[in-house]
Amino acid sequence: MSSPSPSSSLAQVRQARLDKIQRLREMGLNPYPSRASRTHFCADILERFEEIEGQKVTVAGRLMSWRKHGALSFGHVQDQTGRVQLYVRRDTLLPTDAAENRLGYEHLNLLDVGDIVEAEGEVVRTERGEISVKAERIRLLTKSIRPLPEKWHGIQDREIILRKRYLDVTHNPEQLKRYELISRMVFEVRRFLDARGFLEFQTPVIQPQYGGGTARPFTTHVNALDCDMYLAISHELYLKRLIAAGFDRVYTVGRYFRNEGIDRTHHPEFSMVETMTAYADYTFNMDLIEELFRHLATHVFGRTTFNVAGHAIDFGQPWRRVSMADAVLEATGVDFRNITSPDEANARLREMGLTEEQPTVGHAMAYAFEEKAAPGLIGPALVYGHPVEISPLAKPMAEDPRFAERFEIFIAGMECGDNWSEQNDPVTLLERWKQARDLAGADPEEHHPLDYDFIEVLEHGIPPTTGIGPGIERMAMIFLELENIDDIIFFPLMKPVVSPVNRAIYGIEERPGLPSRLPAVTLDPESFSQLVRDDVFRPLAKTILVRPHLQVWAQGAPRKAWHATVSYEIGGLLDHNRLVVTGPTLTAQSEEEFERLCEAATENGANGFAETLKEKFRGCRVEFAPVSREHAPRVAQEG
RNA sequence: GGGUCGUUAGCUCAGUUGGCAGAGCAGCUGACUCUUAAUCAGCGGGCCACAGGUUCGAAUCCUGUACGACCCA
Repeated sequence: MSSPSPSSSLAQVRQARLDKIQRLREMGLNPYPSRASRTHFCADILERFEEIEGQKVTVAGRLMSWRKHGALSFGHVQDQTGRVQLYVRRDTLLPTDAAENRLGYEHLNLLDVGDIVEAEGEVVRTERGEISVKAERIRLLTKSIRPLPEKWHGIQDREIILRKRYLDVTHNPEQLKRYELISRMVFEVRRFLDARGFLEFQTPVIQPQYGGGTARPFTTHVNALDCDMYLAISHELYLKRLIAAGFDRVYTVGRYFRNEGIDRTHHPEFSMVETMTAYADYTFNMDLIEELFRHLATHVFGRTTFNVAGHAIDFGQPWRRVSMADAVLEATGVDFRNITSPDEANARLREMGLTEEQPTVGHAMAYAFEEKAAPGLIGPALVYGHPVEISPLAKPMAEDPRFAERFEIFIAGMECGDNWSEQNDPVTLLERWKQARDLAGADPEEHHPLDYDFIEVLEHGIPPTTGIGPGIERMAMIFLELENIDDIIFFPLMKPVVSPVNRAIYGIEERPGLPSRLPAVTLDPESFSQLVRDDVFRPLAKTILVRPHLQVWAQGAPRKAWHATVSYEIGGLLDHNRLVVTGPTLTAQSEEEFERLCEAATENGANGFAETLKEKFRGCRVEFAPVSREHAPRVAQEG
């Protein structure tokens, strides 16, 4: 066998390591065994050194460094708890043994930094004073064939950190610790609620209506039911159904999906713990949320004061509780409780320098609060008693029905949660819902569709109920003192990419990409064929992909007519634009006829110019993608 | 949505006025019995993000595109 060529592009480094695997196999060793026999974690050995010095232990983990020094070698093994040094001597390491998958000293060059290894030996302190495992046996557990990032600087490129978090975390144990804390935080949320008699439930992520909040949903299609559905924007309405069923304290640690912007504090997919408590009002939740934060601070993070956006926030003290009217009075000197007309309220706003006209006294007070009082609430503070005009889903207060049984959490001037006594009067709720829909039109950020099934639940009756929904990531950002949600979410959402290096290594063929938001160049089939014959197009890839597309704009009822337009998207000829070739418009009187026409049009139409493509570009494959179909949005189902 | 910036070897980064593409780590070969960013000697490794343009000549200047970061709303 020829020695590996001395070179080091990634592909060549990888090949050198694959060659080592080959040599291991020839020696009868398994580069990917399944059995490991760790007895101690690294941190145990370091922390309990006095106790276990001289004992024989087995550690296992990733080999993070390797320093060969003639008949003596040193390295570090890293596991979930930390790193411990391996101290290896030629004269005391047992020789290679295939049955034990063991490597002797002369074969240690088959190991690489990054491999997963196991070492058995005595716990000692080296002459230089480092606590180490003096290895008698070294076993390879997993051969790594990709090099780790630079050992001193690690990964600096933010994009690679986010895309390959596992590499960043491998290099930075403090990052590993951070994600461990987030995991422990969720565990403690469960323990906290469990201790208070709450039961955890799984609620559906795929929902037929996107109720329980106002946000743009992700849409999906359930094939088995042939039905469009939505990913949960909230789990609230299902928790209330559980209350209707007779459970009095329920919660879910749920996944929430909102098809909206991504920024420092927002991510399309996130988690919340959402509770629902029967036979309690919003004051119960004011206590609950305060205790929850205090519990997490002390039990997970071991302290009560945290630096949030430059402010020292102490969760150990009782939180300030202030009515919104009092908060505004304090900040502006105006008591909106004494104001009776919108005109007067707007006059007061103008005196404060707030010029946006407000429709009601309640709106005016909320506006003044948001602009003048909220930024000063360093807190943590609980602001209660919102105007009913802006609280359609909350119950009005019995003692003053102008204000709702509702509170918001403020930490360092930021709103961190919204909670209320749930409106359980089905008639009132249905009215409010319809009003909101009429006001907002079709914007899902302003209202959500009517969920008659849920109204029916309320008609059967649910007890007085109240819930909280603190966000997992938001809480983690506060407790970990981080301002970027990407530092909390281990796998942030990013556009998929394939690096040129991986393309080469794995032999991934460059597929004609069809990103839909590129501007389109549209041609009729005759012009297109002519341009192909005139050598206007040059293929950019080995495959030219033809993707037939059906835009269905009428389907059956109410007029018993079927209409669709056919088009063909051609991938692999244009780089910065989509290339679209138009097709026929189909009209049919029955579903069977329509399906027949669709089939014929997508095949025959494509073949018309496909023949030209095949003739002209003989070196390329002309492939057909499955037909995609788009239905025009259904109009006015209701009313 | 707006602005600013980035993209050079697997990783971290240089690259002057537009003139042969550079280093460290990692890799390969060898030496070395207490190293820990080991050291020493030697050897390799590049679609300078992509596509155009200007130019005798472009990593460098111009335009566009992609991906990303930061700031603002």
